[in-house]
Order: sequence, then structure tokens, then C-alpha cells
Amino acid sequence: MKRGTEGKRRPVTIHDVAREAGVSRGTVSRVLNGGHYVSPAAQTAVNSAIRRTGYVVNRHARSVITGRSDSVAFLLTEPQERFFEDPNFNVLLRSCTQALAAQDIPLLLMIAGSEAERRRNLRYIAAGHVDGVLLVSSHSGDPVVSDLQAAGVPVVACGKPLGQRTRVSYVAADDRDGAREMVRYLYASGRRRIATVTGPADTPGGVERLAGYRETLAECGLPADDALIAAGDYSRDSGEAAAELLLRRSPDLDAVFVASDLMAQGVLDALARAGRRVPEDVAVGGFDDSPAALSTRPPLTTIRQPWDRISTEMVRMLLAMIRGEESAAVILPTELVRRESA
Amino acid sequence: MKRGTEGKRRPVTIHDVAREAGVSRGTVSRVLNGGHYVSPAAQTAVNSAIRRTGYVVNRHARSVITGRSDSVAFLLTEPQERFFEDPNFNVLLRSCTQALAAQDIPLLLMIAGSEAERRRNLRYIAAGHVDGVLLVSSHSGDPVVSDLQAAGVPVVACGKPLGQRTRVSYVAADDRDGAREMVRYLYASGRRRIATVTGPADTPGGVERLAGYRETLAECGLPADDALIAAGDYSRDSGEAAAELLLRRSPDLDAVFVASDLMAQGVLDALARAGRRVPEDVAVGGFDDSPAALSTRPPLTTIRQPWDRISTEMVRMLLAMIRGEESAAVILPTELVRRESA
DNA sequence: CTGAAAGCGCTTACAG
DNA sequence: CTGAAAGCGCTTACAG
Repeated sequence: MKRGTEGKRRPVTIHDVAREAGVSRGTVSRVLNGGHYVSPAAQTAVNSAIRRTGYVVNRHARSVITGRSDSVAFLLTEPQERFFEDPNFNVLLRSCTQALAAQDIPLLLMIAGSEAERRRNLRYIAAGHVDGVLLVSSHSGDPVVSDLQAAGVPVVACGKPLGQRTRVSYVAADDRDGAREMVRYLYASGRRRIATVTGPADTPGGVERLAGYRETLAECGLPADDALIAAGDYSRDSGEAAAELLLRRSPDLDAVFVASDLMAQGVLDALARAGRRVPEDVAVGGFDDSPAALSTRPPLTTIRQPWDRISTEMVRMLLAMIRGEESAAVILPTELVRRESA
Repeated sequence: MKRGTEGKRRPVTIHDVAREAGVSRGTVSRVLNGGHYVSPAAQTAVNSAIRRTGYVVNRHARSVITGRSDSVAFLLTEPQERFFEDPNFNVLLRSCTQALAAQDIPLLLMIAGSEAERRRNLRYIAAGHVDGVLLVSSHSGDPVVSDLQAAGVPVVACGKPLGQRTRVSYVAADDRDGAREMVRYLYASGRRRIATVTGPADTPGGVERLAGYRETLAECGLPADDALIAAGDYSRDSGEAAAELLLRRSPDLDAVFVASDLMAQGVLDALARAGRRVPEDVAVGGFDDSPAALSTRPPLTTIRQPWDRISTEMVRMLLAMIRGEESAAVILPTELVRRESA
């Protein structure tokens, strides 16, 4: 008897609502699905019956018929655990969850860290258990992209997927333009030996931000100098190592444009250890405007990536594709955030 | 015609498999659900038919009958966005996802940051769309706990939920014992003026770690001194402020036990600004062993929370409750991680 | 506009 | 051990 109270009561079905409203189940279903071809009277009766009974649709039963699951996967392809250390990832995941929730669509989180997980997730997705996937993948030529497309599943990537043979929808910040704006700002504040720490050459941020840096140097009439360029992998430690290399090769540098805030943290540490004051001796500009940018000393001047808009656009685009629209790409503008490091 | 290639092919059903294997659909279903009452011959025929056809079960159709969804929610109740800044949260979310994936159970991520979201998520969950929920809530007396229980949904919390009238299952690290171990270690290394920065008084970590600190002081014969205790809210900034307060009130302190690594970061900054060397002048011990502990200068000596085990246990326990087992609590041991700050 | 009926893909007693 | 049948909760042509 005790258990009976705790246990789930028999859920109310469309049948109960129909009886309560004095109509057929078909009519109830019609108001549930948009209310077309339903008289105002029936409409009202059904709605109030729904309220009285506390009815809520059984999505599984619906899915069996419609063939859609009304759910979406957030798929993370990342052998490195880097994404989870990256504050950017958090805000992306959070805003996607919320943008989807606003449409009453649950987000299934999937992580493909190994080949086995990749296969499992792919099987799940290809079986039609989700209507589409929000993809976060940093690999150039990641096979998961084409596998998904081959399975006929709508996909929207975060950032432009590199090395794909086919067109894939994506939403990205304007990396190149953001880099330009930062370097211009550094130049405008009087810096003339502007170095850069890049991201990996097989990521869009790695190539585009470097391109923006180079363009702006040329535009400002500053000489191109490879001794001012060091590569990182977006991790904090790689930023630190890159800065040490830069200081050795170009001790006269007076600014560094770093392709991510996390790496900029490392750069700041290396600079401090080398006895350089920031921003007096060396100005440092980051990229992302992640929470990390606020916790550095001094706080980081950086380029904000519009993560909220990125997620909103990803969700909007994916939903459109699920509805049958064509693929597309959206590039969102970035914004310079002035703090104290430059 | 082009579209035809891209579009989803008609999915293969249990019917196709039955025909291919030369048995009835009932038999196919039986092998799918454990293979009881199936002859080895039929077993083999069906399995190979499944392989040939690439059949994968339609979970929705199954759910309509079984009443289970074979999915689980990860529910985050957090108006502050603190959890997403906290590296601990990431590893928890990641390991839960993977522990679940190993059982082929998808994780639905839900965030209840506002009252409206809380209601929506609750409605979704109560409608039986998930079989159980993994709850991450930091609020003392969070109503979501009782709402979930009232709906008859199995729940396992991360950390002991404070201020609940009913029993709720949870998995937690042994906060008190971890605190004891750290303070003992500080004492053993010769410190005698050991301060502490606590977490909020309405969180388990806030009360238990402080209790462990107090007990150990007494056990070591050190006097209790409220001037050595300052409160934080787990944020980095609060750690910094607490350390400043402590330095003002007890300039002679020679060690600080900080109830989280993130706060310890702030403490380290405040100490550096005050010209105290770590660990020479002041030893600093953290709690969590989050990624943050590695990025401080010097790297943080801390107490490791066994997040992998916590997630594994949470998942195991939730699955057991879904199967009908009683609720329970699991306390997992922590471990001292020696690095350079103490 | 609306009811009766068929059917989605699956599971589960029920007879054998 | 196995097939035929009923049924899960819902949607959707199909007649009116």
C-alpha cells in the first residue's frame, strides 16, 4: 500500500481526455497538433479537459507514427579532453540547451572520445533516435561529418569544419575580422613589434586568426617577420611555451596577439616570469572573451565571440534543416572588449 | 532523384528481420529482449538476419509498451551560472554521460536556471519522458527534490541535499574526512596558525569541510580561533576577499585550508600581492583537485574528489532505483594530492 | 468539422 | 520453444 502511493499512477491518455471532453480521440489529437479543422467549441472543450486531467502527450507514441523524435543531439568529437577545460564549451552547451528547451526539444549529450564511442553514437543517431545533430568537432576532416551526412541526418557544426569534401552547415564567429580588429587596436595604441601566438593550423581559428594578423600588419605597413609568430594548441601551457619562444627570438616585442584567452593566460605568466610588465612593456590581446579573461592579472583585453548568438543560430538552422530547408553558413561578427592587458 | 539518395531509406523493422530469418516477429522480439525461450537455431538465424539487414530497434515503439524511456536526465538547478564555470562540473557531466553511454542510455541535459525552466523541466520529467534523474543542485531545501519525489521519479543527487524532509539518494565525497586529512598534513609540516576559507554554510561542502577543520585543530591541541575562519562562496573572487580579510585579522597565519581550488586561486593571488611566499611563508591547501589546481603558481596541494567514481556510483545507483531498489547513500573517500603549495 | 478505423513498430501473455 | 493475436498511445487519411 505504501508503495502504491509512491508508484506512478496510470498516466492519463488521449482516450481519457476524449471522454472527458465528449469528443473522439481523433479530435483531441487534432487540437494537440495545431487545432486545424476543429470547431471553437471542441477546441475549448478539449483544452479544458486537458487542463482538468493533467494530460501530457506521450512523445514515444507520437514518434512511432511521425517518424520524428523531437529531440536533438549535441555531439562532441574530441579525444583530447580539451573542450571540457575550455570555458567556451560550457557556454555553448548551456545556450544550446536553453535555446532548444525554449522550443520544448530535449538535448541529448553525446561524447565521442574514442573510436568505439564514435561508432556507438553514430549508430544511435543513424537509427533516427534524434532528428538532427549539433556538432562540435575540431578535427580537420573528421569522418563523423560525412558519416552523419551519409546517414541523411541534418547537421550543423560549430565553426567551419575543415577538410570536408561536401558542404556542411555551420555557424562561426568572424575569426579573421576579429583578429584584424585586435591587431589594429594594438597598432593604434603605438605598438610596432606585434607578435602572435596561433591556434593549431588544422582548425579554422588557427588559420583565420593568423590570416587576419598578417593582413593587418601589411595594411599598417609593418614588416612580416616569422620570428614574431609562434604556434600553440589552445592550451594554457602551449601559450606559455610559445611566449617563451617568442621572447627568446624577438626580445624586442611590445605586443602579443594570442589566439585564445586560455593561451593568453600562459603568455601572461611567461611574461611575468620574464619581468615584463603588462601592458606597460608588452600589450597582450586574447581571443574568445571566455571567463578566463576576467581571472587573469591584469584582466584581458580580448575579442568576444558571440556564443549566445552562435548557439541560437545553430539551433535555428538545425531546426530549419529538419524542416527540410537547405544547408547554409552563418558568420557572426565579433567585438573588441577593452580591459587592462592592452 | 538526387533528394532520394540523401533522404532516409525506409527503416528496417522487426518484420523484415522476421521474414529474413524465417521466424515470427515474436521470436525476433524475444531474442532482442534477452533470448529467453528461444532455441539456439532461431537465435542464430535471427542474429544473422539482424546483421544482414542492419536492423536497429525503434526505441519509441518499445517505450510505448514498456512504459520506460531508457533515458535519463541530468538536471542542473542553478540560477547562478557558477556550475558552468566550475571545472568539477565538467568532469561530472562528462563521466555521467560516458557511464550512461556504456549502458546505451542517452543522457538528456536539462538546465533549470529560472522558475519557468524549472517548471518546464519538471513537467517533462513527470510525464515519464525519462526514467530517472541525476540531480545537481546546490540549494538547501531545493523544492525540485520533493517535486521529483512526489512525481515518483527516481532521483540520485550529487552531494547530500540539505534541508530535505524526505530521504533522498545521493553520492558524495567524504568532505569531512578530506578536510581532516588536509589540516593534519598542514599540522604535520609544522604549521601552527592554520586558517580556513569555507564554502557557503548552506552547502554540504561548506559545513562538513569546516567541521573537519575544527575537529582536527582540536585533535592537534591547537586553539580554536574565529579570526582564522573566513567565508567564501566557492568563487575565485570570494577566495581572494577572504584571504585579504584573514591577513588583516590574523597577519601571523602560516597556512590556509581553502574549501575549493577555485577559491584557492584567489587566495594565492591575495597572498602574492601581500608579499607572502607560498609555501615558504604560508602553506595553501585546496579542495577538489580540479584542473584549476594545476594552473596555479605554485601548483596546488589539494584533496581529490573522486569524480569518476562519483559519477559511476550515481549512475549505478540510479539504474538500481529504476529497477525498483531502495534509495541509498554512498560516501566516497578522498585523497590528498601533494604538489607545491603546501 | 468530426468519428470510426487503420496502422506506426514493437512486446507480451496465451495457446499450443 | 514458437506463432498468432491483442494491445501500447497516438496520428492520419477516409468517409461523411
